[in-house]
Amino acid sequence: MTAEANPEPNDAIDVILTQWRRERPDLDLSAMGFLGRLSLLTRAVETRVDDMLASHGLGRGEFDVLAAIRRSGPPYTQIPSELSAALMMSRAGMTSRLDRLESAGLLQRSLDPADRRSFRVTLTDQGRAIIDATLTDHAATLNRLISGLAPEDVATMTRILRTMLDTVT
Amino acid sequence: MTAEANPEPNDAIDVILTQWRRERPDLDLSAMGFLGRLSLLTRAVETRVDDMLASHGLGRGEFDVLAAIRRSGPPYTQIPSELSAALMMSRAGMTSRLDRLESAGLLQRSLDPADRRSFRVTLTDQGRAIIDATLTDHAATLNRLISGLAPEDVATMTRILRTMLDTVT
DNA sequence: AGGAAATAGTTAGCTGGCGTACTATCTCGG
DNA sequence: CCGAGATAGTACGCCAGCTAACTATTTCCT
Repeated sequence: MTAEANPEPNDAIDVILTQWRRERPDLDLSAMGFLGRLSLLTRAVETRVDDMLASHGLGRGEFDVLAAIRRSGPPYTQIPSELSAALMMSRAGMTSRLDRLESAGLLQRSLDPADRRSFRVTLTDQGRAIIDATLTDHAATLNRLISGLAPEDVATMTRILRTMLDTVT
Repeated sequence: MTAEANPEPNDAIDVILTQWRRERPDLDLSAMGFLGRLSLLTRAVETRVDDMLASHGLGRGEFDVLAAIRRSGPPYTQIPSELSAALMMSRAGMTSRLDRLESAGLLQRSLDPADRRSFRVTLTDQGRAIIDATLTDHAATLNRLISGLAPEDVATMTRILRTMLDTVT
């Protein structure tokens, strides 16, 4: 009596699962419904967040960089290679994000006295102001997205997601 | 007593939440941990799936197209604009996916007798063979990813995700 | 019937990632 | 103490998506 055994479609994923059951009855679809919905939901959340960020003039990539620097605390300084590792992206991609943010005046590169291969990246006052305002909006946006959920459901999801992340990563 | 109130970090998200609590104690972080883990997990799943698809010579975009045609059943024919709508992408992007798949010999474009603006897109035998083999692997890969979960957790997640998709979409 | 508006597909140009290759610098073992 | 190898950042070229603009065709309204 799994959820996937329900023969009547209620959403787009149910329709897809019904098709697969007809076309490929040999497949075990247990995970597909769950992970398909996970993927759809993440996509929907990202769309909402991107819209919110756009209203502050930021793309998600830029926001992630500013947020990572901001949450490191004063003096709001980080090193490019640490940022690229923290955000799970290539150093080349980080170079171009930093270029954009620097020419937008939201951060500054300066020499790293301890390592002449490297740089320090510091928020400007304007960058600090923008990320702080955006973060307020961001937290509110995320809270709105889960406002339809019972608090115990949020706790349950968090517990299961934590388990899965342990397993998968 | 929410999960986020736990003061000791256990994973990367906990570390981030701890930083935010110190730097921005005014923010309500209830949703951030939950949705952050959702995003990380989706990313991890997609990485695994992409690796599996690469071993069959497919990218995720191409796989999605072949799968959408395959699950429509015989005669394995769909129309580009329907595909782009079903996969939530631009028609221009679909044109280029179809170009790639057609020159790889996995599908064929033919004229739509009912509408001369449009085309029919049909799997070739080779395309059918490749998507069927890949799907078997895909279902197995997904099932492996959730194998660490208790069956009731899968059911719970599915229920909550369904609710959230209803709310958010 | 006929013209306005909608729709299907493509092309062109943009964007933000990626991997690779390169230079400069640091680290460490012998 | 010095040379091999690791590491930091960047430039370059590629790729897969997007939007906008365009042509051809269909649909719809009066």
